[in-house]
Amino acid sequence: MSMQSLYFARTFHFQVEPLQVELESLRKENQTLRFMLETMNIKIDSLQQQLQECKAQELITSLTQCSSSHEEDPEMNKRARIEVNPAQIYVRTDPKDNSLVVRDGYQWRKYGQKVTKDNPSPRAYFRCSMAPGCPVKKKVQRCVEEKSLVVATYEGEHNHDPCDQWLRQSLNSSLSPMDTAATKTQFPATTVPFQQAVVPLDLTLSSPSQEKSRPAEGRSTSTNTTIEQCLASLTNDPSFTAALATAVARSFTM
DNA sequence: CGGGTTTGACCCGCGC
DNA sequence: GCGCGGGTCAAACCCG
Repeated sequence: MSMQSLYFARTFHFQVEPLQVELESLRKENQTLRFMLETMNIKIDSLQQQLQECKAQELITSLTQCSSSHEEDPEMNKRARIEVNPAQIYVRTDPKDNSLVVRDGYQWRKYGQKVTKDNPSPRAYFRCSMAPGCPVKKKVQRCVEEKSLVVATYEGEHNHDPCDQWLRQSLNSSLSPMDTAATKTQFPATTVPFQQAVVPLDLTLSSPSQEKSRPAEGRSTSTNTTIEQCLASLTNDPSFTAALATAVARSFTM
């Protein structure tokens, strides 16, 4: 090896290696920022969905209050009372979507449809088809007052567990209800039962298991204010905005 | 071809 | 007994 080549080798060693190290650290930083960006996108989806569910819940509350205010009038009571029984869930869907599909973690087989007297929207009848001999049935019908609301009434108890994929998705509750239709379960992107509407905001990139171990109580009431506080603190933080902008710009060039 | 959906027919309970 | 309305059946159809 000549003196010249030795010189180049040493130059390479002293100049390129630090650059490689820096490149590696930048790569890692980039990876972290991209992950944060993805997480934030997911959270935004969840928040939008939660907002929709809150509006639907408000509507149901007002309907229930309306029905109880008519209790002194027996005739009115007979016609207008709205039963809110535990086997009923209200689901907000796209009013233009006539599918009458409710995602609840089970697989259903439709066996009938009927137009009822008190509601122009047809009522669909489903039987659970996830396990042979499962006695559970459900009726699904659009709410008369609010076309975007679907009422699902359940009868009986399942003799099996919900499908695995649904369970995984439910446990990983930070994710929005996705339509990765790997199974034939009814999971459109626009609907979610109220039981699942509470989505914790967590920007700490915690794992689902950590999330699961947190106490569930009081989450729904405090979530809204927490969300606002988090959003405000994030948007008011210039360094965060700059980092986010950089991350977005980098993601475009990669 | 198997499984799901559609839809008209049928069954059954209830009120008159 | 009759009519009405909700629930179910099952043949035809559709779709992957």
